[in-house]
Amino acid sequence: MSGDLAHQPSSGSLSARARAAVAPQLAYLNGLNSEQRAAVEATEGPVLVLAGAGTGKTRVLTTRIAHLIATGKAWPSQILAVTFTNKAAREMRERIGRTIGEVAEGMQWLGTFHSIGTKILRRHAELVGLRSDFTILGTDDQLRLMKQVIEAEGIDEKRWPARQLAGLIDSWKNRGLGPDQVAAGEAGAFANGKGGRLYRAYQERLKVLNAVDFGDLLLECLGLWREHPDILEQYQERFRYMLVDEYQDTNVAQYLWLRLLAQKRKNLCCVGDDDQSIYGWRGAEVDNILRFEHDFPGATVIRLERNYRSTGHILSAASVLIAKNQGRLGKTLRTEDEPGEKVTITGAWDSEDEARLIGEEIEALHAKRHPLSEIAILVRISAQMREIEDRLVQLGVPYRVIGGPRFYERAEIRDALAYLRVVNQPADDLAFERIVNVPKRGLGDATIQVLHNHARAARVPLMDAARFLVETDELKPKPRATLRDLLISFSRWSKLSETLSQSEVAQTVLEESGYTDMWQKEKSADAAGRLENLKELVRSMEEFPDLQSFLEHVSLVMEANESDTSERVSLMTLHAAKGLEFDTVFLPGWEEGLFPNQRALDESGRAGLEEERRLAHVGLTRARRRAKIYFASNRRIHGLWNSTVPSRFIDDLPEANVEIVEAPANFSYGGYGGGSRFDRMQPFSGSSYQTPGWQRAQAHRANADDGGYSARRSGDRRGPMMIEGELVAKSTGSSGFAVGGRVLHPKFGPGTIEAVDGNKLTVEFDKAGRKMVLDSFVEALG
DNA sequence: TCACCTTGAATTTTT
DNA sequence: TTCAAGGTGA
Repeated sequence: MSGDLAHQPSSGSLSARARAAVAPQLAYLNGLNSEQRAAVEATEGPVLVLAGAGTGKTRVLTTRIAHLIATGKAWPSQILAVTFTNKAAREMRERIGRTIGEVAEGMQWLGTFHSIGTKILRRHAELVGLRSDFTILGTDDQLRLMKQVIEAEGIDEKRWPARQLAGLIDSWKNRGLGPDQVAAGEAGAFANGKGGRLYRAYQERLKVLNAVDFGDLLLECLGLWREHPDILEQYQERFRYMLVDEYQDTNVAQYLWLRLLAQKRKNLCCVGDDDQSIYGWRGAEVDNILRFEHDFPGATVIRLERNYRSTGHILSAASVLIAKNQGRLGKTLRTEDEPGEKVTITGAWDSEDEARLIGEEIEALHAKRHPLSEIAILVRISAQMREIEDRLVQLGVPYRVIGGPRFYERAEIRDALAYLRVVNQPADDLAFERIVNVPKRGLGDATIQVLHNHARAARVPLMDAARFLVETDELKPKPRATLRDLLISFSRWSKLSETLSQSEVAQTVLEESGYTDMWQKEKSADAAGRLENLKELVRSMEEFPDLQSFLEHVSLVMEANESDTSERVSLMTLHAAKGLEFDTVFLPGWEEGLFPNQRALDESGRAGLEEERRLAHVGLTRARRRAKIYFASNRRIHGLWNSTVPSRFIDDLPEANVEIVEAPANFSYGGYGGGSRFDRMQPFSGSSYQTPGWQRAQAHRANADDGGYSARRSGDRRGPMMIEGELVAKSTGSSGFAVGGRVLHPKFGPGTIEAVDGNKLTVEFDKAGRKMVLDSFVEALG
């Protein structure tokens, strides 16, 4: 605990000074307010910390851990600290390290529910019918397996899709239910009563494959502990203190998992905020937090209500809004900060208009030196992003989309991993099947079917079936030869992995299998990005001692490198925004049907509405100084224009804290770049901005009439930066651009040419900095 | 086996 | 509208 001493709050209060004098070794407590401090010091027995948005939740959690260690109540290895995401776990580890020094290294039990579950399960795998090197299946493997199970039962997969079964099984596992515990009526709802049987068959297949899915990582622990109380006891003994982050997001399985572990010592501290529970739809039980005192009698409940993030108006608005919810424990956030700016509400004619207004507002803020990285646009559904992105592109405002598909969910990564899995573990049927014909090598459905039949009959893995079949003449000569080659390759690669490093093996496998070639030949816009991802994958492998541990890591915690701290506006869904904060937050789409979302209302009634309202609360509380709500009167839903009504959440806001903003007249002004030019091309754009239909007609016309500019514009809007690379190799010959010339780029705005290399220009953009772009994407400025 | 067409569906998403 | 998945014909 050296580093933080220098950091001590300069608080000169008497109590602080007295405290420091009495217990100088507890210096880390000094920066805490009284509730936070109480939460840190209440080490014994069950504790629920209700931590509102921006009240220093993470600080309490990390300080509490530091406190447990510093006071000698527990060794780092005796503390169990669980989070939901790897990111949260990583941040917590870093912060503990900063508070008390390297001791955080000893915290082997700080991680996500799933990573800790994996760790426990690997130790006792044989007791639940697995080997300790079991594979963790991703969503796509899961679906493939379920499809097989469904077909094996002779059920029409089109009538009863694997997706749906996956959803059901997932929800059962979320509730801690194994195949024998699902209520017959519920299980019977799928495939005319066969749901339960399919679930059981799926679990059996998993065991045969020595694999688990995400849900099993917890469920199998529960089973293990139930069957082997002695093992449960070992863990109960070990974990003297337990801490849980984001408790409102736990599902039933996680709750049971925690309860079993905490039964003995009862030193369980859960930190959460019922008002930020927004994952009910994927199994989170707000009830877990609402019932805490009931489930853990004698629990201490501590409320953190002092908010250190937002200004007064924003905080009151959010508080009044969330107070409309019935099912909550109740907290009142308060701040000592100034009232600041009121929350603004702006009505737009339609969603395009809304995007335009937001864009203008961002430009205005930017002109006043508001950093773009401190601006976020939070939407309810991803479909809203499209129009906003278009607008930002036109204005040349750099932005980044947060969320979206994870690195290891990408097809090329899963393919590459499948190759490595087979090298590592030839019996991995799901992986084998995934890549047997990727790239296309003529081993189609017919061949796979033969392999499957034989494998099933002989009860051997596909790889063994293949070995056998290439020696017979059951297969046609061509596939037979191809398959033999593939088998030879795999044995060669397996041998290589004994001598070469795992990244060298990966490199070799990807090249020799023709996988990289496949993407190199592919001409689609994202091929280059995929190759880049593959390179990244190989690069990241170097950090691991061997292939095995790399594969282990990747299935659970691999994520994309998000080290991009550049000056960009952030665009994301409200869900993705939880835990983040920005100076200025734009909240578009506050309309009935969209937000609250109709589907949530239809499916979950009042509970759904309340979760939507919590989402609104999360959105508002992301803002430090400015929250700007928008609604449009017309929005296109599935391609059809609908007129819409402002969200009821707008009416939930207190008048004293909001300001209704008159939308400026509907014509485009000022600005530079694509936006204004484009608008100027629309005749009568002021007065005729009346009907969506008219607008669509205009958009079509603009596209048709102005072959050059807007066609290029729409081509540009997909795939953010790929224009910079070599992938658009079509040379346009001599470019006619010269160093020093001024150009206009639809995304980056105006700039000055610094260098010309064939059709590639290096341009110093006025706002976006230096970029290399293709000449076909810019226009010369007079 | 691939290119093209029809069809249907279309919140939120971590591990 | 836009996407993906499945089906069809060459």
